[in-house]
Amino acid sequence: MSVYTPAEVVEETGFSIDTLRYYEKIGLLERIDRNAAGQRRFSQEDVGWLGMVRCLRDTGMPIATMLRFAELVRAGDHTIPDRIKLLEEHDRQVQAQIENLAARQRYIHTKISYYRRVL
Amino acid sequence: MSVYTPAEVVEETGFSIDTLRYYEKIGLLERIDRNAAGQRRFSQEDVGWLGMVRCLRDTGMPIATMLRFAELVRAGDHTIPDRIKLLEEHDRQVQAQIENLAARQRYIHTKISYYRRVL
DNA sequence: TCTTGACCTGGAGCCCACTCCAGGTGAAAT
DNA sequence: ATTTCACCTGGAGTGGGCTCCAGGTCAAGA
Repeated sequence: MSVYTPAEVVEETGFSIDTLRYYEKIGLLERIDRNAAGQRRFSQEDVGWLGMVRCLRDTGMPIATMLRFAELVRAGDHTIPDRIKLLEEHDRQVQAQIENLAARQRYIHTKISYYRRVL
Repeated sequence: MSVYTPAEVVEETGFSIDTLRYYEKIGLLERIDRNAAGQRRFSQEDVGWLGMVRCLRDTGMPIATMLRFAELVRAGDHTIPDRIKLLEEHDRQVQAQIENLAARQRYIHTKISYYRRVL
């Protein structure tokens, strides 16, 4: 059972310690275990969940939606169909983002070419 | 010389009128012409520039950077090499965004598959 | 002519997602 | 033993990018 100090989790996940505390405060992270001195000791599971959070956050999912997902996860296995639905919906949004970015990028390329031609 | 009312520009560009006013206030839009009553009348050029702004904004360029680009445009043709540099740098960031999203999307797909398997 | 509606200004307010701070405790290294 | 350092809490503050509001002016259709 590996256990991580806050500093290790910061290193591992790229979230700042303030962000980790914030995520715990709002319930995106379930109450993290404490040692005798009251300092956080993250479990392997916590770190794994933070990997998921990182993925969702970096693909633009709002915290409110991540919170809904977190609640589904906590509610147990019977919510797996709902989790799939939520992730599929998110996947569509990510796909749309990618396509949108690609289209905008073509516009940027056109603009750059234009600038090159008028030089 | 076509001229657009605020409502037409909202329709055309998808920016809200408040956003248009805000962009003018901060200098992302050059002072827009007014009619006798003081109401904005946007030129074809303004609308074209807003198309560029839309593209840059939707690809995540911060307003501060758009402002630098706007200043280059205003400064005249001798800034074209600098504009190319700025757009190329932005293009790299857009490319990185796309690649990052694609990688995260693969993670999401993995997760969905996993959930499907445990069902 | 009247009314409705588009538009104006300056400035305050809002939302999101953190980020920072003060004041304090415990642990670890010298 | 002492110093340094990681960490704690509650709560205030920040930054980006709008968005809304009050109070007012013109304009265009019925």
